[in-house]
Amino acid sequence: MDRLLQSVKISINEKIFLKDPQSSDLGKRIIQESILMISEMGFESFTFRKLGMRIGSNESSIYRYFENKHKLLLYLTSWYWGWLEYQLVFSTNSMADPVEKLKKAIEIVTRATEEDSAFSHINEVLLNKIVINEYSKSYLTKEVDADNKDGYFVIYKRLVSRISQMIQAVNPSYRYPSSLASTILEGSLHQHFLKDHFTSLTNCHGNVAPTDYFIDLVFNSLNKDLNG
Amino acid sequence: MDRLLQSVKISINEKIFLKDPQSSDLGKRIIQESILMISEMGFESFTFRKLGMRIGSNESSIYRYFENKHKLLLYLTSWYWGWLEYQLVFSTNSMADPVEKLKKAIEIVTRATEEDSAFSHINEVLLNKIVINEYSKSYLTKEVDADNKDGYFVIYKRLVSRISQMIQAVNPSYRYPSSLASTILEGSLHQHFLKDHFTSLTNCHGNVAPTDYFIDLVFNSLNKDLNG
DNA sequence: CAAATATAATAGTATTACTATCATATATTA
DNA sequence: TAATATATGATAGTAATACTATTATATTTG
Repeated sequence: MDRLLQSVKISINEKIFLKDPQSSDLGKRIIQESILMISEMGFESFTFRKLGMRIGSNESSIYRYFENKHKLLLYLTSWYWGWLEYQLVFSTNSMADPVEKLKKAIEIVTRATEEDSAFSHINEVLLNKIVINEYSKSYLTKEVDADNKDGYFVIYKRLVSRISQMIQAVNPSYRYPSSLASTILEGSLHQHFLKDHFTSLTNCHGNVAPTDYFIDLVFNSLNKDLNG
Repeated sequence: MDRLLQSVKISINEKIFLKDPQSSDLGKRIIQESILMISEMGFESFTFRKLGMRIGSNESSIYRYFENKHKLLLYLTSWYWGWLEYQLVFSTNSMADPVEKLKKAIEIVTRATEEDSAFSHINEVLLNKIVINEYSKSYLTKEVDADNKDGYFVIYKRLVSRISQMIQAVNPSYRYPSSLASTILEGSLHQHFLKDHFTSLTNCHGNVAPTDYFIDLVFNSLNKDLNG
């Protein structure tokens, strides 16, 4: 990614953590290693005790940063969506043509993730894997409404809203801009998952990317022929 | 639903259970009450111990039917998809026009669930709520590939495949029939969830149903104008 | 009626998800 | 430089979870 990003910090709702993990060395190790561990063993098997052993620190010290592992997941996924949002805004900001702009936006949010050297303690490729496999668990809980009220999903909602607005800019009379925007984000995670585990349920594979599918889907819905 | 269904039994992969819950009174109570409890308290808080207390039975007896609660969830969701599949096949079987047929199929799989008197111990409305809130947890695990190999998702896959075929019948040159079919099923659950918890992320609400959105989405993708 | 089967009761285990307390190391400031 | 604040570590403890094992008691079936 661009060098300009080097000075950027993804800012996350302070209620998610007890102590900002970006503020200390231990905090950064918690983030760095939790990404590795959750992508390795899955969120269910991951515990603060295991994380402590791995980073040579104590369970109780980790609890001083996050109330529980659910909050840590909210932190990681918020960071991911914030990072995507930054790329989206950065890349589409100067674009004038709404069709090209939306196309670019879809490309950014549906493509396979590449490493970003701007954040050395975060492995974005593995974090993307975590988002694909675990994101829905962060909101499919009995506490969604309370968590939503506490603002734990603001970044994600803002991202959907931005895409929704881009959709409206292309076709103001389209009736489902928010539903289509949420379908792109959530559906993209799902297609990436299917191509890894249920190949018969998707047409995405080596040569066909989820991006191709969603660009086709969106512009057909908006009745815009892309090349003509 | 139709009286014909009265004699129908949804058949589920025998590897999912240790003893068929449809074969005994206790088994049926396990199914009946687990649906009530999981929809009330969520899958995370639900335990066999609590279920035992509620049905006046013993934890250990429930373990003779299901290895663990994950298997029970697989059972419940498989039953749900089998029930939906039955309705799909039953309702579209005699239809000749591929467009009308696909439209009917989308209606069936995306509509809000209504009670079905044919299965007295199963509350389909609450089961649908469980599928919306918990289904993804049944496959977003480290064991997906093994579970898939064991055939725990066959009914769901068959349902996606049926819809995919209907899509191909409408437009044989459409390039993403499987992705679109999986988007309809998974996306429908998601839109129903959003309308209950994240209203700003969807255009579905009282007057606009997910069905309306998906019919528009699908037929635009297939370049078929519905009325003309 | 005997034998098989289903269910219930009880107990026990390792692990999880914490909370609490106290000790020690390091950094800040008076 | 000493006093103090802050961060981290070590240890212990608790209630609940997710089981397994064993034994007892009903109930069904041959």
